[in-house]
Order: sequence, then C-alpha cells, then structure tokens
Amino acid sequence: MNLKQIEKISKALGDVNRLKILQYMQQHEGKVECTQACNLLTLAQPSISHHIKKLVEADLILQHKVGRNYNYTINQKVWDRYQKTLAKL
Amino acid sequence: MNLKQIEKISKALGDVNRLKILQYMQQHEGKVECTQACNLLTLAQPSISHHIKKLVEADLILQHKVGRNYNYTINQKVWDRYQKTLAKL
DNA sequence: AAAATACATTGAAACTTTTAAATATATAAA
DNA sequence: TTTATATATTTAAAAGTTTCAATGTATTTT
Repeated sequence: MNLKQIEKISKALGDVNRLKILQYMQQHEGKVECTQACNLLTLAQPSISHHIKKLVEADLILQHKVGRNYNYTINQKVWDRYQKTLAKL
Repeated sequence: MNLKQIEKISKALGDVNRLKILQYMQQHEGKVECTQACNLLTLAQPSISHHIKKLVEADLILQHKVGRNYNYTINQKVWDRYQKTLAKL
C-alpha cells in the first residue's frame, strides 16, 4: 500500500462520525445500514450519506444493495493492509 | 485511547507530506531535523514548520531543542497505542 | 557586537471538508 | 398504481486546511 492510499484512508479515519460508523460495524459483524447510522449519529441523512461515501471511496467499506436498503461491510483486506503498512512505515 | 484522539492522529496522518516526514524518521532512528525535512519535501520552510506542528499537536512526535536546532522524535508510546486502538476498534 | 543560521509565527489567498435543505431515484407496500 | 421508504445527489454556506511571503526570535559564529 503506497503513501497516497495511506493518506486517503487516514483522512477517512480523521472524523469522529466516520469512526463511530466503523466502530458500530465492528460491533455488528462488520455490517451497518444507513438508517442505523442515522440513529447513532445526530446528523441529517445527507450528512450520513456523505460520510459513508468517504469510507467507500477510501475502500474501507463495501456497498451492497439489498432491496431498497444498502448494506455496508468492512473491507477487511484493506483494513488489515492499512494497519500492516502503518506498522512498517 | 478515545475516538477524539484517534481522530486527531488520523488527521495528522492524512497528508502525504507528514507521512513522508514520519517515514524519514522511522528510517533514521526515529529522528529528524527541520532542515532535513525541507530537503525531503519540496515545500517552503514555513510549510514544513506547519506540518511538523500538526504532528506535535497530535502527540505523534516530540520536540527537543538542541542549540539552535530542534530535534523531533517519534512518540513510540502514542504510535503503538494508536495502532492497538485501531486494531480493536 | 554584527552577521548568519535554524526555526517559529502571522497573515492572507486558494483549496477542501462538513453540514443540511431540497430534490432525485429505486424499491416495496397498500 | 399511488404512496411510503431508503438512500443518493446537488447545491450552497460555513468552517477548516494548506501554502508561502514576510517577519520574529533564539542561538551560534565571526
């Protein structure tokens, strides 16, 4: 993983709201739905959508459409690689 | 380590210039001087100073004055705790 | 004591991020 | 097929970040 990827992921982690979403996911089998995140964070729905998008763009979480819902799951491979790359920085 | 601290450190890591400074430090016994960083990054001196300050404020590096120079060293304790906290997020 | 060196701080312009209101789209339920 | 639900996108304002020129300060050298 190169420095530009590390930068992008670190930026995605640089917001408490996004950290809370990730934390919620880790406590719920790596999954979350947007509505759950809306309850978790006192933010308007478009803001949640924006934060989730940042996590998706950083490749930290993956998006799956299920009916009219979206499910998001942690991209464990990228998450692990990020941590390993940091450890060896 | 709480989410606010994780946020602050992640933000500090969310910039390629600061990552390069840290990388340089890791490759040089955890140390760097400002002038070395100036050669490493094609940025003006006040910009380097700004980036180093962000790393100091995140408690990722420590500042020691030695004569008219400053030496910066990685705060290994915080660096390790950050990584451990992320792993258990 | 004057000049040089190493770094910090201030101030301002350019750019990016965060937030939410308004709107759009896709799917499910009635 | 109309209505409700779940989420995304657009737009715009407010706040934060990055960069550098100019300047300041402390220390060392001459």
